[in-house]
Amino acid sequence: MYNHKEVEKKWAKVWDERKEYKCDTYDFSKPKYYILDMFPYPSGQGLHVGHPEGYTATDIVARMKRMQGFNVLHPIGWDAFGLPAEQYAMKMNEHPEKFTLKNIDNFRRQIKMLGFSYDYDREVMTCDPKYYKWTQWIFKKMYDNGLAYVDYKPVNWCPELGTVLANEEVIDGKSERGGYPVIRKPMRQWMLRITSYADILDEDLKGLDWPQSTIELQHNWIGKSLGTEVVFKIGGTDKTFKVFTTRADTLFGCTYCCLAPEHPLVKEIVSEEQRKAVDDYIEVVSHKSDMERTELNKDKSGVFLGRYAINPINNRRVPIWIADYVLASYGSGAVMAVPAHDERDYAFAKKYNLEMIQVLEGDISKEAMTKDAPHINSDFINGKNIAEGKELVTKKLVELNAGNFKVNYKLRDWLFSRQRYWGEPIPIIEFDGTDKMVSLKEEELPLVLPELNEYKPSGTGESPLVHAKDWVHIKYDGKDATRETNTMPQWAGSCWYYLRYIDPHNDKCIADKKLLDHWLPVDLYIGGQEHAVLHLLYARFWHKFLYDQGVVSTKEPFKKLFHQGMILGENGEKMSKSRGNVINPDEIVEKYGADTLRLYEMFMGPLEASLPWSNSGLEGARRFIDRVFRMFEDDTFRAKFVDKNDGSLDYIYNVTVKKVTKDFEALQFNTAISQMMIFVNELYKAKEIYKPYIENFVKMFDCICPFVGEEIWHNYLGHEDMITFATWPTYDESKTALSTVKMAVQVNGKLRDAIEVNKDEADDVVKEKALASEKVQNFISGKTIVKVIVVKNKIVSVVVK
RNA sequence: GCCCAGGUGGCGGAAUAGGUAGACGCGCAGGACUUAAAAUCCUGUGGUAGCAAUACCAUACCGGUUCGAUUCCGGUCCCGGGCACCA
Repeated sequence: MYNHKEVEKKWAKVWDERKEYKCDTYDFSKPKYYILDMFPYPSGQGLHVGHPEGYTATDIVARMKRMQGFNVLHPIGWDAFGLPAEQYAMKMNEHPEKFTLKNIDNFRRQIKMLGFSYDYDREVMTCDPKYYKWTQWIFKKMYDNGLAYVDYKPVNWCPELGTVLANEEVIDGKSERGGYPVIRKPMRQWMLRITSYADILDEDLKGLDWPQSTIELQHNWIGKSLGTEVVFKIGGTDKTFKVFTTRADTLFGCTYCCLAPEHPLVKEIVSEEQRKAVDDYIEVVSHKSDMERTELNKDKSGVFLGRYAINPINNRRVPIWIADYVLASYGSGAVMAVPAHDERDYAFAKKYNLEMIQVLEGDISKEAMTKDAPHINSDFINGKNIAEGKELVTKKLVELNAGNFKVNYKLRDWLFSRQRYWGEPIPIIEFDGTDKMVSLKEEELPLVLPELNEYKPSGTGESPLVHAKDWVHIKYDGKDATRETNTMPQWAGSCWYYLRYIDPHNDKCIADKKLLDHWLPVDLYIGGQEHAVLHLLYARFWHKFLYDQGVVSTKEPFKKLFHQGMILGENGEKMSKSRGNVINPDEIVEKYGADTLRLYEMFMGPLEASLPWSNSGLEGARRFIDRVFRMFEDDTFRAKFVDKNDGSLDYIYNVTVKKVTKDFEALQFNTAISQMMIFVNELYKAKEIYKPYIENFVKMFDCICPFVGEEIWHNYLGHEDMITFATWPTYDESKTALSTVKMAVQVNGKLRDAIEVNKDEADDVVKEKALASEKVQNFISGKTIVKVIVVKNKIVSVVVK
């Protein structure tokens, strides 16, 4: 009987003491393989059963690659800055670091307990000054290159969390973390100019071996659109404004223009009669939170500015309105409205009884068109196709000096500052009484977080760091100066941690250039899909910046990406404390062993699928481990091992090696395990087992169940060396097929019989044999054979009339 | 509303350059071993009808292409994820 407690404890200790999985990154003699997990946020709850799913997958590949002769870099670390630690610190008035380090110890214990083959000498921790020195260094570089700037735009302010959130962190007007309401509020914030990388971030998605859905998500998030920027003159003034449109072909149908209420021209051009109405309207709109704006989605509103614009294509006078459905932050904050060809303009025009002109067939429902916009403008191209129309109009606009092709993005600059304590300080100093700012010099980094007596937010929206007066107010270059008190968001540290793993103790630079050149890009990156746009977009952005700076020499950080699915509770719902369906990995390991958990999670189904937990499935996994172990433990079974190959297992062995190798590579562990089970079933039936076959089986099995694997390797197969660098089995292709094949025989598409013939048998022979079958005869006698189709080694299809 | 990914036994899932649907596991049933039970080993297990041989039906639903469709095409329904006034 396999004693998991004893065996797992024993090998965990040996691996730890030997530093069994240490990677020499300077060894360039072997091909490299860099396999990365998304590092965990060390929460107070410890590991949940979802973590080991992705970690086991990478561990299997890492173990296989080592046996295949690769130099494998497989690290782990801790995403250690973050809100929960700060909230805990506030409540207990304890330093968040203390809490964080305690959690990390627990996570490390659990990860080691699960037998993951990480190089523990490469652990990084984002809250370590030795680490965040370089996070600050990258920020400084960005600032020095004009990519970081201060802005006072309205931001997503979450009163509950006492901080500002990035657009990506706001979901349905609520904070991503905690679900608290978020309102718009203008505040001084640090921004990163991710938009200047929008195009390349979009473009380079094409070459990535990533899940299609994630590429799609990022592509939509960046939201590139090609269109025309059209200049409208404002009647009675010498002013103009620009609108962005992807439908220049409908310009003849423009019957009014709309500016965003926040548009800077609004106050300048509003007519005296309309001034009061416009001011009142702006007042109302400015108090709306994002959530309210979203909820009021359908109900558009607006006010006439009392001014007219000139449509450059036909000099038509069209009224200018302001409306809440026009976003200040997209394009130029102004639109040309074509109610006949745009749903939103249509709804607005109907509400305020504005004119509609149809210039093309279609777009708005026919019923609405005939009722509300009956006339088709013959000025232009009735029914011309859109592409052609666009080109014609744009060309004409260029001639009139009133328009040009332009690209727009939905992507906004990244709101990078947080009013929190537990994050990287932003290494910027402002000279008092001026608005002059400087970044700290490289040798002044890291800028270490000061100790505080209290971690509560200041209430004014400023970071708790303002309480550290001595730290904030300093002399710099002999002048009175103030430190930036905002800190960086949690994403900062995770934007580049995969670089630090390559050379984690280097205090001269992020990592030795030689090593970066050799080890990048990451060959395989596995983690949850919830990071599809946030972390994965930000990390790509930083990587591209570092590429431009000559720090890294690949354009993309992660060559192949994969998302593991979620493990649901037994009831099929998401695991949560409130639902009472949480499975605790510590308990599973205690009762069934780490290998059982690993095997079960890999066998549940495809890695990317979200699947419900099943305790009986888990027991089945343990049963298989016992079944494997019994082959070695049982003396009568072990007596079947022989040194001479009688060939009886050649076929199943070679098929198994082939399938397992292929499936591991493709991350299809469920089918690889299934094949191993088939192999074991065959071994149970076998009279003799060629010893190298079972030895090679143990190597494959070891990747999934390393404790059992190592135990068998030493105690029953008598090896002195560890299994880690054993040689991965190869297979003989010629032995992966049998000499005879079973072929199905169909009559009129229905299966009637199966015949056994020699592999690659001549079609004539096969045909004859098929027709001779009694069962087939029952269905064809007395009928005319129209044709017989023979598909080699697969099927014979007889067509009769 | 738009974009993406899916819908296969009692359950998790296999199988798609179109070729014997249901591998493997779970569950269930039976047998061996045992005084007995557990564990283990072996066998069976999509549905309907039949003692059986066997026949018919079956991959969400409807239709198409084909000798042959879970796989390809068109339409419908349902579940999951993402976006949501982006002009």
